[in-house]
Amino acid sequence: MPELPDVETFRRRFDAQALGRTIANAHILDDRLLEGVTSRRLSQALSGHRVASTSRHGKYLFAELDNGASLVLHFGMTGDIVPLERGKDAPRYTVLHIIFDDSATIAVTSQRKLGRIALAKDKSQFIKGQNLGPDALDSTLDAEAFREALGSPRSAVKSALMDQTKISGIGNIYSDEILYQAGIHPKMRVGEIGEKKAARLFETTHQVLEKAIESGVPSEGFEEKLPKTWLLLHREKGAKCPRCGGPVRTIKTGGRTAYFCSSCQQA
DNA sequence: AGCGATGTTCGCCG
DNA sequence: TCGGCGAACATCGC
Repeated sequence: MPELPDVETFRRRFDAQALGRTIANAHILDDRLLEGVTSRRLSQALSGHRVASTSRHGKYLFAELDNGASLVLHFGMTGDIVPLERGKDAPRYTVLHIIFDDSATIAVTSQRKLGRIALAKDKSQFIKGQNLGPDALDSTLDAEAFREALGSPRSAVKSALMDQTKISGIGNIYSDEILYQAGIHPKMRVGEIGEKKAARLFETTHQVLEKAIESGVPSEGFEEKLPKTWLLLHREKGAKCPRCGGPVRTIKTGGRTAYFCSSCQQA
């Protein structure tokens, strides 16, 4: 699940549980996700420090500590943030268990172990180092800057949207949703998007990502909160397009399966 | 039992 | 040089 809206939900969950609290200790249960830091050093860096703030850039979640360093979390395809009461066992697939000095704990889970856990001395330095483009909801981006950021006119718009070095935070699910809502075919070239379409793409990106956040994806019951006209809950073979009733089709692009409606989304 | 999966990265090819 | 593709990574669920 973890694309921008999901990670934003995780951030809020993390925030509610951790903000202002001091970490008593941190258990690393699987060190395969660690990048550039040893289990011992991470545990040491976290323990005794207060969580001063949380933030998000694209699909990355940062928890900044009172010493300026940040715990960096990336969730791969299957990560989650699970708040727990003290004394409760961490759930299955927990890779990092953070215990605060009062009552709360947080489990970071990763079922398929494709995520990453890192420690950044400097958040913006880390973002630069990862070559990440601006966050998809970056308030300083306008429609023109957004299209500019998508880069080469020759690339397929879906691939461009999913390229984290261009715009950060959009993955397979939400690129499909955005293009569906904007009426743009996934393989349309960036260069073929006129000014009007570009404006629509930009606005739709905001609408879709913000609505998904507002619906609390991927928390319990989010499906009922999403608009019925979304493609998201119809990503299966034989599904009907919620807008025209036609068949939802799939194509392969960028190594991923794109779901789309060939009559609502013209090439 | 095999295949595909919400992500990222790398090597290959045109 | 760029973009697209397939594989690899690790693991699980259908």
